[in-house]
Amino acid sequence: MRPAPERRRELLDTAAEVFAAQGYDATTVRRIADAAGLLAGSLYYHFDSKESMLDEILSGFLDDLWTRYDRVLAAGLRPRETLEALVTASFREIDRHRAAVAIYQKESGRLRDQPRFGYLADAQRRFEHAWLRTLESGVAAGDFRTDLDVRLTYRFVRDTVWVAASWYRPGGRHSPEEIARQYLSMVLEGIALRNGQRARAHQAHAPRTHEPYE
Amino acid sequence: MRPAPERRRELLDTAAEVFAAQGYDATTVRRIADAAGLLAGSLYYHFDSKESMLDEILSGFLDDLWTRYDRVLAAGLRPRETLEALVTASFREIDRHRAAVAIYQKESGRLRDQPRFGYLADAQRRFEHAWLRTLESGVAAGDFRTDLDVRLTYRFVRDTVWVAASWYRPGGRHSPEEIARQYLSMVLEGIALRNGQRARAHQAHAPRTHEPYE
Amino acid sequence: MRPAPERRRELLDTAAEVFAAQGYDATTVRRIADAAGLLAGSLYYHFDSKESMLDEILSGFLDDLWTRYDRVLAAGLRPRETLEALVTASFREIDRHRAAVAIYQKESGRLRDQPRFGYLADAQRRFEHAWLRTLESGVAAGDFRTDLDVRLTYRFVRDTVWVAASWYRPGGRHSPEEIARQYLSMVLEGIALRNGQRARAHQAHAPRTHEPYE
Amino acid sequence: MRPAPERRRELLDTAAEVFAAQGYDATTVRRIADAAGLLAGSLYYHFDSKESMLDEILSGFLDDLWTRYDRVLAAGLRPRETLEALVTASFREIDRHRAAVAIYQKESGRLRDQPRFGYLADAQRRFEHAWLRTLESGVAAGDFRTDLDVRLTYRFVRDTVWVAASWYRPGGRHSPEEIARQYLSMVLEGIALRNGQRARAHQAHAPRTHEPYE
DNA sequence: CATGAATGAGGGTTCATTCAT
DNA sequence: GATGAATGAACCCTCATTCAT
Repeated sequence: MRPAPERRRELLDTAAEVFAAQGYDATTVRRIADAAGLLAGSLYYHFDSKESMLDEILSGFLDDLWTRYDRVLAAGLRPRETLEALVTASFREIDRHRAAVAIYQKESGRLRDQPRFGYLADAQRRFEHAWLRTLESGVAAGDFRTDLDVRLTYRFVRDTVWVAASWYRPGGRHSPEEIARQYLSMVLEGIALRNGQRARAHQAHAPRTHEPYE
Repeated sequence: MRPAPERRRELLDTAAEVFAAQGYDATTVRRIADAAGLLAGSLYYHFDSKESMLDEILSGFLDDLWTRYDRVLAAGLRPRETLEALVTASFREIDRHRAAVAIYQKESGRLRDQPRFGYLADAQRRFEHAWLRTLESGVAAGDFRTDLDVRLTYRFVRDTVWVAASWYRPGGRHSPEEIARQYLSMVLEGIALRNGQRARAHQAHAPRTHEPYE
Repeated sequence: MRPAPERRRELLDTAAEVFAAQGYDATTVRRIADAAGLLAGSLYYHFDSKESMLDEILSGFLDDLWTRYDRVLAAGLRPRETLEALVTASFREIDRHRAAVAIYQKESGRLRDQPRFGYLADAQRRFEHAWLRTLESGVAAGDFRTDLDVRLTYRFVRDTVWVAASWYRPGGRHSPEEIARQYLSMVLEGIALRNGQRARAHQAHAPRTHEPYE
Repeated sequence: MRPAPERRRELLDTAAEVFAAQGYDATTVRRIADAAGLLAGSLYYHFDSKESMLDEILSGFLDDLWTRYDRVLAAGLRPRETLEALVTASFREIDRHRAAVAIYQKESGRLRDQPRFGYLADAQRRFEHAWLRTLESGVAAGDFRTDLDVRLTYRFVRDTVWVAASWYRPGGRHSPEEIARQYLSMVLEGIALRNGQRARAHQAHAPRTHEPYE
C-alpha cells in the first residue's frame, strides 16, 4: 500500500459529491467508480469499504470544523461576537465541504446510532453545548432576548445555518462571508422593518473591520 | 368494501414513520412489515410497490398542505399577516404529517427528477412563487426590510420552518401554534435584544385574538 | 362440497383457454379467476390447486381421446383405413378440446416426469404402440411405402396432426373432417403433382360414404 | 477484452438447453446458474436479465436461419428445388440450434405480443410470405398439386419440419440431411404405396449430386 | 494500480394457497 | 359460494466485496 494521498482525496471528493446528490444508500459503489473513471472493484485498492469512504468524508469535515470552532471558542469573545464568528465559520465550512455538510445533514440522524459513527453523536453534543452556552451567556449579558426558549433558539440558529448547504453552490454570486452576514442580520435583527431599521440594517452590510478567527 | 381505507392509512403511517427514521433507501419492505405486524409480501395486497407507498405519503401531505396554503393565500391578508399565517399553517402541517415532512426534506431533492415525482418540482415552484410574492409585496408595503436579498430571505424562512420537522415530536411540550409564534418572533424581530425589545417580545407571546384561516 | 359440475366445467374451460394462451407456468391463478369473474381465492372452493386443474384438463382430454381411439382400433379396419380413422378422430378431438391439446403439446414433455402426471407417459407409450402397429401392418399389407424409417414416419404423422392445434380455431372456415381429409391427402399422397395425380386428388375430396367410428 | 464472448456463448447455450427442457417460465435463473457452474447472481455480470438471455438465444437463431433462407431464396431455383432447399436448411438449423428452435416453438406464440420480441412476429410474416410464394409458384409451375388449400399446405409443411426439434437429438443416428431427405420424400410423395412408387422412393434415397446452397 | 469475473447476502416482488367472515 | 386479507416460499435481480491476473 503506497501513499498517493492525492488520488485518495480525489476519489473521496467524487464519492462525497455523489453521496450528497443521491443519498448514501441510493449510491452504488459502481456509480462512484463511474464518476471517478475506474471500475468498482478498483476502489477497494484505496478504501476498505463504501462505509469507510463515508466515514472519512464525515470525520474529515468534522475535524476541520472543530478546528475552527475551537479557535473561535478559545478567543474569549463576547457572546454576540462568538455567535457571529461561529456562524461565519460555519458558512466558510459549507463553502469548503459542501458535499460533506449535505451528507451530514441527511445521514447523521441514522448513522449516529452505529458504533462506528458514534463520533457524530459526540459532535452533536459538543455543538449543543457550545451553542447553548453562547446563547445563555448572551442572554445573561443582555446580548440576546430573554423571552425566548433557549433550546428552541438553539435549534433555530443551528438549522438555519446548516440547511443552507442544501442549496449553496460554491463559486456562486455570494461569498460565504456575504451569506453569513445576511443570515446573521436576519437571525439577529429579524426580517421585519421597524423604526430606525434602515440604519441598523446598513450596519449589517458594512464591511467588517476585523476578523480575529481564521 | 368495508374498512379497507383505514388499514391502508395505518400501514401508510407505519411506513412513513420508518422512512422518516431510516431514510427511504435504507428502509427495507420487511422492516415496514415488521413494524406493521405482517409479512413483507402482504404489503403488496395493499400497495403496488414500496415506491407507491412513498408516493402516496408525499402526495397526501402536499395535498393537505396546499389546501391550507391556498386558503391563506386567498384570504387577502396583508403581507406580514400572510407570512404569519403560512408559517403557522406549516407548523400545523408538521404536527399532522411529521414523518411525511421529514421524508420530503430528505428525499425530495433526488426524487424531483423522476417522472413519477414530478409533482414535487411543481410544488416547489408554487412554494417559491407564493413566498416570493408575499415577501416582495411585504417589502413594497413597508412590512419587511428592504436591504435583504429576497431570494436569500425566502430560503431562510422556508428552510428554517421545514427543518423543524427533523426534531419536532407531536405531543411534546410546545403546541405547533406555540412553536410557530416563537419562530415568527425570531424570524420577524430577530434574536438580538434591543431598546424596547421587551415590549414587542411580549406582544409576540400575547394570545392571538383571531385566526381567520383554518 | 356440493355437486355443481357445470360450474366446474365452466371454470375448467376458462382455465384451459388461459393455459393454452399463456402457458401453464406463465398463467397466474388470478388471471384465471379474472377471466372467470371471481377472485383468485374462490377458485379453491372448486379445485384443490392450480395443478389439479391442469390435471383434470389433461386427463379429461385423454380419456375422451382414448375412448375414440379404442373404438377405432377395435373396429378391425385395414391399416390404411385405421390410419385415416385415427387422424380424423384426432382432428375431431382438436375441435372439441383445442385448448387441452395445445396445453398437452406444450407441457407434456416436462410433466411426464412428475408422478402425478405419469399417465402422460403411459398415454404416449400407448400412442406409439398403436401407431407403430398400424404403420407396420400397413407396410406389411402393402398399404404404405416400405422404404421409410417407420419411427420417423410415426413421428412425422403424429406431430403433423397435433401441432395443428396451435393454429386451429373451432368454428373456422374448415370443419375438422375437411381438415382431416386434406391432411390425410397430403400425408398419404404427398404434395407433389404426378401423372394421374388429379384423379386421385379428386378422390380425396369425394364425400366419405361411411363413418364407422364416432 | 479477452475471451469474454466465448463465456457468453457457453452460458447462453446452457440457458437454451434448460429453457428448452423446462420451458422459459418454469426455468429459474438459479437452475441455469447451477447447470453452468456458477451462482445465480453471477449471470448478471454477463446478461441484463433472464429475458435478455432468451432474446439473445432467439434472435441469434433467427439471424442464422435467415442468412441461410435468404441465400436459398436468392438462388433462383425452381419452386420444388426451393422447397427442398428450405427444408434441408431448416433441418440443418435444427441441428445447430436445437434448443433455440424448441424454445421458439413453445414460447414464440406468447412472446410475439411483447414489444421486445416484435421481431418474432416479423419473422413469422417473412416465413409465411416466403413459403406461400414458393408453394404458389410451384402450383403455377405444375410442381405441386392444385387441389390443396395453399394456406393449409403451408402450415402442414412448416409445422411438419419445425416440430422435429422436439425429438431431434444432434449426433443421433440420422444426419440432418438424411432426415431432411426422408421428410421431403414424405411431404412430396406421401407415405402411401402406389404403382411405380418403389422407383420414385428409391430416387428419394439416392445421394444428392449437387448442393448449390450452403 | 486496475481489470474482469465471481461471490453471497439480501432486497423488492410475485404468487399459490389458506381461512375467517 | 364468494370475499378480503394474509401467509410463506420462491424468484429475479442488485450490490458490496473479493481476488487472480
